[in-house]
Amino acid sequence: MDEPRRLSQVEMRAWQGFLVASSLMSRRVEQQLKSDEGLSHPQYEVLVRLSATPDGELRMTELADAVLTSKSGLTYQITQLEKAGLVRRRDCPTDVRGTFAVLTEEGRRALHDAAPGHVSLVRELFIDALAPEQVALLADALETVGQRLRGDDPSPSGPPAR
Amino acid sequence: MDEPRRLSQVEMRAWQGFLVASSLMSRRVEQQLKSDEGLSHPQYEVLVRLSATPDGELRMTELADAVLTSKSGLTYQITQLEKAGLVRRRDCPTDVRGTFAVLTEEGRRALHDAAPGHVSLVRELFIDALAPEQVALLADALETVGQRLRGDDPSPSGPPAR
DNA sequence: ACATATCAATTCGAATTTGAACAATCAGGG
DNA sequence: CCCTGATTGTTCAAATTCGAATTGATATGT
Repeated sequence: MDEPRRLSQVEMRAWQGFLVASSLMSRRVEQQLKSDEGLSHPQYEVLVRLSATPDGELRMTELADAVLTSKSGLTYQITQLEKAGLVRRRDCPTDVRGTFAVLTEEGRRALHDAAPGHVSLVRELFIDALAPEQVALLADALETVGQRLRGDDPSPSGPPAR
Repeated sequence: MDEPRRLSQVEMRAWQGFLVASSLMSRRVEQQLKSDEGLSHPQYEVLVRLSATPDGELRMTELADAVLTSKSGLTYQITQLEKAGLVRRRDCPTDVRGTFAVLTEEGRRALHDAAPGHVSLVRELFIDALAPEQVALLADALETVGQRLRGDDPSPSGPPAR
């Protein structure tokens, strides 16, 4: 029916910029965390999420959702983190199927050690590259995009067509 | 020496938003291209880059740089695309070491077929989620970040410290 | 011409990711 | 109580990624 409109020049710049920034940023963060504390970015994210809860624990599925990975992907990462002693598994008392991932003391320390370098890098490459107003605008824009991507969106594609 | 400043609330929102948008967007695009035309996103990017040249060909290293992947990663993808008949390799006449990746007619058609759906998706999830001014601001901000990430940057981290 | 450093592309192994299939369990309605 | 359908986490195979090492070839300086 409708031929999709090509992207305008600005639109193209925005999209390309997004792809480039995503790609390069991701690699930089990955390298830094790895050489700094031996963590992958996904693993770092897991530790962050766990440490943000009162008990330092979260159900596998919740955690998978939080860090935007597949369930099988999380299973793998938790296994890795368990080997490293940064996280342990705990059976859920009320649901035999369930499993908690629990942050260990060592995990807390690893996160504590890794965080400063990580934050510095994010600052250096991302935040400090921009003027404060730009940061604010980015925050708004990217959150809006995120909402649409998540589906919690007031108007996924305009008012219902018919 | 210097304790890195924690991220402020906006800074956090911007960074988190960036991570979330990157992650979700990437998966959506991947799925769409795959189910639509059987291409991965990296493969699509390769085709785009090749089609943008006059002769539809590019040296392996140049192409790797253009699509922001490692040389070995590109070798792999070109092999895949060659199997699919969308690209072929051509030895460089002036440098025995060199190889060109050349877009085939079939490759051109595949790109032509895949492009509309891809553009629609990008529009739907990214561009159309935002007001035109937001798109323009995003373009500027992300390009700035990209420059810093690439290293072509007027002030990587302030004036030389000593 | 020659030694040395750089470069192009590939190969290799290790790590990681995803979706599908699976096994076990839970929840709700009749 | 029991049946059906959803949920939980894991396992598995396939695909992909990266970096280090490799093989040749090219460029540079003397």
